Amino acid sequence: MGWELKTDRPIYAQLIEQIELRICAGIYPPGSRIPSVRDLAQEASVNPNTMQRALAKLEEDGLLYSHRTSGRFVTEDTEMIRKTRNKLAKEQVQVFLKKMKDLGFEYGEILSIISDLAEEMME
Amino acid sequence: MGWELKTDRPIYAQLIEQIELRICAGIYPPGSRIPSVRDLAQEASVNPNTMQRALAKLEEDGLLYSHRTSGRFVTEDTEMIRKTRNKLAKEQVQVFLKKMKDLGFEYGEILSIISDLAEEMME
DNA sequence: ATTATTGTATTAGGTGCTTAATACAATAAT
DNA sequence: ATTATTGTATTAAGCACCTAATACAATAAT
Repeated sequence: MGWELKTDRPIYAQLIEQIELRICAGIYPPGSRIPSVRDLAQEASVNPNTMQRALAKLEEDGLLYSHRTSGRFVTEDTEMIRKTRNKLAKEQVQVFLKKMKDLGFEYGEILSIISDLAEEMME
Repeated sequence: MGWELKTDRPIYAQLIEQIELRICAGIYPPGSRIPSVRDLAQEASVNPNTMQRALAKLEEDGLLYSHRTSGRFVTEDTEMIRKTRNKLAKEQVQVFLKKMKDLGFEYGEILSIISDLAEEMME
């Protein structure tokens, strides 16, 4: 999963979401060290300041912590990660259902559209 | 459906989406006149320039057209509206499924979460 | 001890978005 | 004819975001 940054939203916000996602998906496992600010910034082709801003927010939330010179690490609190994952999933579903409802789709229609598109996407 | 504007994305982009949504949902019916730029701006509590920007984009797309002094109207092309609605729905589903997949959810799990939350949301 | 790497902080400049304040042009309403 | 309303355009200011260029502090590595 590469860094997918669009221009229609603040980059730092997108970085927060994508790093959060990597933690929840286990790409950055609990307790593991993540790359340095500068390395991550280069990976994502953004300014180190922008990456630092995103990391500081995740640290504030408790998903990351830093050791002054040895680097930054994912929390060992797997329960917090699990809750975060569930919270994100619930938000996704709610936003999705609201938009579909606003577009005038019924519950049954939504399920059939999903099943149509899910095959090509969920492998 | 009031104007729900968040601060994490450009306002004009959100206005485009919400007006598009109103057209697709039939709140602004085909051929009908929509409120003036100034009135819409006041409704949404935004600057007239910002509203104008959104309307200009929808006009460029063909969903709206304007008569110099009598106002702005929704296209009579119901086929275009139908296609737009389907395009938006497909996009929503794809974005949703991708995010859920990235979070590590299987197809079956997604369906069960939806059915859990759908009751309280869909009517 | 010295060096390199880490997180962190500061300053300056550029860009896009939004608002505010006008103004103009066209035409519907009176 | 005059007035009011419509879409449209212009200019200036403020703000948030992003980048660039540094610099500092702490400590792991040598």
